[in-house]
Amino acid sequence: MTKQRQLILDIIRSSTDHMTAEEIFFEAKQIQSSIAVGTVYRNLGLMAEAEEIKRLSMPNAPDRFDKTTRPHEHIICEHCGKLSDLPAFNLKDYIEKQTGVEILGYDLNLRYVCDDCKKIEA
Amino acid sequence: MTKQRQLILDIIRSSTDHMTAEEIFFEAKQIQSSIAVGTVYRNLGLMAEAEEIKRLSMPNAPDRFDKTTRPHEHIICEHCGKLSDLPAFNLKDYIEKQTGVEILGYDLNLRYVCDDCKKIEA
DNA sequence: CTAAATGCAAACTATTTGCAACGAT
DNA sequence: ATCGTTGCAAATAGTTTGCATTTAG
Repeated sequence: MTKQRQLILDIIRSSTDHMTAEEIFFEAKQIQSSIAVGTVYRNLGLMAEAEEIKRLSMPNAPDRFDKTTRPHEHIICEHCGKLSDLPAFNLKDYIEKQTGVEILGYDLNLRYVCDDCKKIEA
Repeated sequence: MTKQRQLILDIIRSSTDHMTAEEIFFEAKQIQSSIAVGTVYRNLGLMAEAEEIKRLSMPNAPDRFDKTTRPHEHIICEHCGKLSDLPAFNLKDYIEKQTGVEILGYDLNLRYVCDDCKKIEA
C-alpha cells in the first residue's frame, strides 16, 4: 500500500460520485502533483481486481469507479447523464429463474429521465 | 442506400455471430477491397441509430453489432468468451415493478460458463 | 445537378506498457 | 540488497473526423 494507492482510494471513498480515472487523476494531482496517470490506471485496475472498489463499464464512455462493492444497480439519465445508485433487488435470482442458467455475474446499466430533467421537459 | 452500406448490412444479416466493426470491415474488404474503415464505422453508427441493427457495448471490448433488433438478452462465457443470445424474459417490467422507476431502456451483459467449458473444467 | 456518402489519413480518447529510477522492507 | 511500485513517455486499441472526390437520386 503505497501513498499513491492510498491517495487514490481515499479520493474514491470520499467522493459522492462515480468518478472516471481522469477525474481521479486530476484530484490526485491537487494533492500530489507528481502522480502519473499510469499509476492511477494501474492502481484502479488492481483495486478493482481485489474488489476493494468496483469498475463500472458504460457504453461509449470511460469506465467509472464505485466505492460501494456491495450489490446495487446503476441508472443513468438520458438527458443530463447523471449516474445514480439504485438499491439491489435480487436480479440475479430472477434471471436465473427465468433463464434456467447459472449466472456468475452481470453488468447492467439502466436508462431513464431523472426528476429534474422531467420538470424541464414539461 | 449506397452499395457500401448495403454490403455492411448484408454481412451483418448473414452472420450467425455478433461481429465487431473490425471483423465486418475485413469481410467487407474481401468483397470490395477499396472500402474504408471510416465508412464501416459511419454506417454502423447510422444503422444502429436508425435501429436497423443493434449496437452491443461490452466491458473492455470493442462494440459488437447484432442483426436482431427485437428484444433478447446476451450472455458471455467467462471461459471461452463466446457470446450467445437468450430469449427475452420481460426484464423491463420486472425492473420497473421492483424500482418504481420508468425505464427507457437498459444494457445488460450476463456472465456464465457455457456447457462446453463446463465439460472441460470437470 | 446537388446533397450526401466515400476513401484516405490524421486526430482523438481511453488505456496500457516498457523501462529506468525510487522506495519500502 | 531486493522486489515491487512509480513517473515518464511512447505505444496501443477502438473509433471519429476533415476534406477533397465520387456517387446516388
